[in-house]
Amino acid sequence: MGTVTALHRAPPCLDAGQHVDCAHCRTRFLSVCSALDDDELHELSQIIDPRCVSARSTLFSQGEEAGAVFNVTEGMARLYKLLPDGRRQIIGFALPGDFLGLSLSDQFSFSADAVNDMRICRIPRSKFSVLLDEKPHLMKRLHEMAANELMLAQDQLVVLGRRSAEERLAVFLLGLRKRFTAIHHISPTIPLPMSRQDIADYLGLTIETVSRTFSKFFKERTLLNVPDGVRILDLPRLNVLAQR
Amino acid sequence: MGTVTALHRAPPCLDAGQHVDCAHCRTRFLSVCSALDDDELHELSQIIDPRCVSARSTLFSQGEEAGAVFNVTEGMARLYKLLPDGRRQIIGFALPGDFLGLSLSDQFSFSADAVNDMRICRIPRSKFSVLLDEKPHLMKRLHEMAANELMLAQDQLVVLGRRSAEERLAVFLLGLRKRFTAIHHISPTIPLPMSRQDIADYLGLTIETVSRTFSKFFKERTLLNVPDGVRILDLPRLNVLAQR
DNA sequence: ATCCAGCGTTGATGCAGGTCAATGATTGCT
DNA sequence: AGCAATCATTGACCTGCATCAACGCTGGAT
Repeated sequence: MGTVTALHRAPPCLDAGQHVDCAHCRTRFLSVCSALDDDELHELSQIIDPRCVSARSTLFSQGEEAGAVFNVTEGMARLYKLLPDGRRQIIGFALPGDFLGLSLSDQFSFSADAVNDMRICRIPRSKFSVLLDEKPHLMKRLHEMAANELMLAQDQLVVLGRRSAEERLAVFLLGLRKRFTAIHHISPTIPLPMSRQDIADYLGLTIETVSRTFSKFFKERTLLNVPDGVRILDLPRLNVLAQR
Repeated sequence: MGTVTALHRAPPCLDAGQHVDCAHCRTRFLSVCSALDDDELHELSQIIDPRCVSARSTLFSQGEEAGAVFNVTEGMARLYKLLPDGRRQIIGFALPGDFLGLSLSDQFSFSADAVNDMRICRIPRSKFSVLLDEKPHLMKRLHEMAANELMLAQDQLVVLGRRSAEERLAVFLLGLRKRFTAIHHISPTIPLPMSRQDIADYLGLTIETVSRTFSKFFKERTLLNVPDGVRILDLPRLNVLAQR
């Protein structure tokens, strides 16, 4: 029931990952981060930590000193909270272009690790704060992003509080599709790099219920099982299930 | 199961409420809003709509044009989202000092109405935006508040996704207690102005389960049933249930 | 004083999703 | 190729909470 076997104790923050050439990371950051305009991107890219990071494991843990802000440039991260008894709730997945740790509190309020091979830009908090104080428009942008995240979290409250397993999975798949098509071109196939356990912990279900619900969708030809993801066969059906 | 009988169609925003003398409202705003410092409060109080509002019903509805920002000065508001079939999820309760509609998007992403007799300050969005652009420190404060709300919402995701009915109620009561003691002095009695249905819709449960769980707490002497609220008899017990 | 509508409580029963367990499928290791 | 480890699927069974229903309490209307 949402327990996590290993990983509770994590190696110290970013030193867990391999540091790689930053030029690539900076370029990716510029091309991937659609939330900001060119000027804002340029300002930010000036203060990116040259030790960009290619990580396979833990990015940071809940309660840890928040020494930096991150931007995902490749791959996917899962953001989650753990209860003392091991129950896990995934509060979101971060895709290329997404910022992590924007809350400006001095400790991370959740943990983050890599779902697959990923790269992230690291922006030292000290420099970030200074830049924010100098550039009010960046502050405003930051607030817009936080407000957007808040809206997503509140939508997810409805999902976890009031929706059935079938509905939860439909909402999840359509939400993921929307985010992927914002990055890549439109496609009927949704990549699912995360495990069934991750999906279960995101949707407040068990791995068995997620698996059974997928099977149901496959059987009734709503979805098609393809390697590393699913293909949508009956979009209207998903939309009905997820309707708001 | 989280259905709401009436209230789906609401009278136009604030005109539903009775407009009252603003001097009182402004005074209350100044004394009640602990999130801001004196300078910030003064700046804001200059642009408060003189038509402050005493409301018993709907403040605003999801999807409505967001023409104003609000600050609760008295009473309590419930903030909620509805699914098309009537299922309701309450995403929060607003207490004196709390702002509503800070997201700066042009439409409200949730609905709000009064739990009991309440008063709110109304700050026109146009003036608010201008003030924000002039005063970066206010913008920063705003972002801090949004980030705090985001943290609360993410905590609530864990509650809805991974906790039992008993645990949910314990977390709810302790959270409410914490917020009340931040306003009033400390007290073992927690006022509960909202209905059992409201609590159920906040915790993703049914009214019957909430009632049964209260009864269990009363029977085992964890809580004492008092008029308009509950008294905590066994705080350690609640803390164990709510432990994070 | 009576009515009654709304709210809360409690009991009986049902079921969606959790738990437990067995079996494939996939991948990396030697 | 053979093996172990991890992940996904499926079946059998169980349970926590939902559903359905009855009833008591309270406060406002007449």
